[in-house]
Amino acid sequence: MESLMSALQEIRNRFAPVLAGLTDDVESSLSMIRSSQDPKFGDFQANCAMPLAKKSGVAPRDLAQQMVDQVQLDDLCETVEVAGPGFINLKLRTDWLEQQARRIVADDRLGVQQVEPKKIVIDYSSPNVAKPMHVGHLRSSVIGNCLERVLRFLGHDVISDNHIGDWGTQFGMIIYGYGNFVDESTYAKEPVAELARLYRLVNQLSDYHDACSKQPALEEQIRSYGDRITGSELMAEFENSETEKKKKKKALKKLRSEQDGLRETLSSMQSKLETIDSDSELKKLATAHADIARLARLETAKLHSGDEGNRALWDEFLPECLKALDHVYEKLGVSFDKTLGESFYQPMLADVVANLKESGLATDSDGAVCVFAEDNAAPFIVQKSDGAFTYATTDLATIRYRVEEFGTQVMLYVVDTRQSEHFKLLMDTAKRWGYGDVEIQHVNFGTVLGDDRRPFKTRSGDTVGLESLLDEAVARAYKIVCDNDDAKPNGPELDESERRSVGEAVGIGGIKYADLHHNRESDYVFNWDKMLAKTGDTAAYIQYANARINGIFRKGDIDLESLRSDAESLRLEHASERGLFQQILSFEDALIVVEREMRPNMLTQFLFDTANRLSSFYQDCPVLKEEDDAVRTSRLLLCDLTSRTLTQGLELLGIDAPKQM
RNA sequence: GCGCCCGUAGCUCAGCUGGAUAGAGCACCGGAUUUCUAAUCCGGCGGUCGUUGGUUCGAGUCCAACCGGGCGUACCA
Repeated sequence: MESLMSALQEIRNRFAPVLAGLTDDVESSLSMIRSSQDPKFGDFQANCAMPLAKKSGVAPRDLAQQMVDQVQLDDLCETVEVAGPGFINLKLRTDWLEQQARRIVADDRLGVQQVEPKKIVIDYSSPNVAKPMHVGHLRSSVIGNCLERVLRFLGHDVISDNHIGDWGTQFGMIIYGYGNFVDESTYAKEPVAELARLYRLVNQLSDYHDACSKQPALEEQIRSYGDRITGSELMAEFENSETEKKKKKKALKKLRSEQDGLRETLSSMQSKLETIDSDSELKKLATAHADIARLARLETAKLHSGDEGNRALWDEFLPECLKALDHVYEKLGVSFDKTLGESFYQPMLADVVANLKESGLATDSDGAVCVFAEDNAAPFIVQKSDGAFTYATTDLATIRYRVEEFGTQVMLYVVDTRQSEHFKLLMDTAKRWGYGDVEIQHVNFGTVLGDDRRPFKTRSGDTVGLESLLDEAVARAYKIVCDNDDAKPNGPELDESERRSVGEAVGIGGIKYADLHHNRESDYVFNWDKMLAKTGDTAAYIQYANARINGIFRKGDIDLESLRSDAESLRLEHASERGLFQQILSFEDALIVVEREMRPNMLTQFLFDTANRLSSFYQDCPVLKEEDDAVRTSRLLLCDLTSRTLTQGLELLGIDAPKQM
């Protein structure tokens, strides 16, 4: 029996033998077969005749015609035509589509084939524990989780790993805070909240002293920039050569922007100073703990060198910190197969450095142990001059562990694009260290911006806490759900607990969808109104489309099991029916592109298109009201397929699909 | 200074290894409803794809230069 596959895959399979006789690089020609962007050209188009013709010296249209004569498409396509300079336009036969549709009814994978499985580790989210998660962790968590789901659905053997920062300087701060400022009764009741408070307090006090000592120098620096700017202005003014003048103006602009940067730093310092100076309690603490930064670092160093007391505190704090993280992940609907953080790799680091040195990869430089890459000026520092290891060391240990322990073939890092250089060096070093067979990819992503196009911050300039962000999304969505339910023509349909659960699906779904539907490499502007809008390209629109279908089933009291056994009734007569099913049949194509490009937005686009087609179908084709039983059954089957596709697709995004809303 | 990224409609963004007349959402204008849930559908308005050259049968997509913006650049992770 023929295997079930998307129309595009099927067409490519038919073209493959023909192309094999024309070129060595069949793959690249096959990739030039795609769906038509304009329906008047049919359903699919093959664009490969033109480039092939150029190589062979044949007229493009003639070569296209030759391909059309050879390719076996009779059962698949209604028309196959050569058009324009040498395009081949294909229109699918409706009976073929119907046949596929009937088969997909019985396929729990909705026609998506399993791929050749690879062992993949996907590393995402990776927050520092003991610090509250903030909006910066959103993209990694959401994109990483989506890719994990898609890769697994396609058939890969996936391990998700949350590489938490559980061994860093923040623990020295907490330990210091615990020793000096802890409120025992709060700690007993709410350890996580108290630890977070201690972290913030120590951070605040240490920033205060830092600001105190650096402020005068910074002010001086800004003044000196001012002088240089004035000087440069004069120089530029009296410059005769146009090109020189331009250069000077450019340099001047750079000076100004650097000065602005310093001013910003200064004003943030000043506000930190003011916060403490204006609060006599804090001021007292600050005075009493003048050396706090150094002492906190000392606590970290003690922890790292095996101090028993600090180790005991770490053992006590960590489970609480993990609980706090889990709390956020639960709200977000994200979970991991492994949570192997920095502390897990800590015992292996000395050996990594020794090994790198032995193999001649790492050398001493200015007291630090570094690996230098040929085409990169900055080194990869695996051990600092004070003897401490860095995240570079940990990352190398992690690669070794993942390869040796899991047999990993592909390693994905879903991490901010600003760390590109680190990953470039990591990959380079790993390759030379003997891990050239592992495919390591930095799945980078852009920054979440506020309305001011600066990185998203609260009004007071703090980072936005992730948990409160999620709560706000749910609260806003809940209100929208209630308003909408109250406004229904036949009265409200949802009880309180349903409203809550729909609110959660729409709120969390909205936030995730807004993130996923952008190209991951772009920065994007965070906007509540857009992500929860009742109209447009949002999670709610897709969820709503699905809920309407389920409304039909509910109202018609449809038994889906027996409906599906009636698959032979499925027909695609109306253009909206045909269009809808053709869209469903391309689910596999969308997922393949998501995998190839690591881009979830190709899946959101697919789902938005699907929901759009469904809405058109819903408008054009009555289902329950249809009097002809056969047509009615056929449309119900199509509804069922659509709902399953939408639900599955949303699940791959990590978004719930309520049956009623 | 060096390196990386970006510039597409009034706004926010897509554009899938170059393909036919550049798309969507929002906003704006007009139409459809005694709803199989209007959180909907249909239509309209709107772009010299930063600029200039180049490669190509064909360029938003590739190359070069320039203009404008962002990020990163040795002991933070």
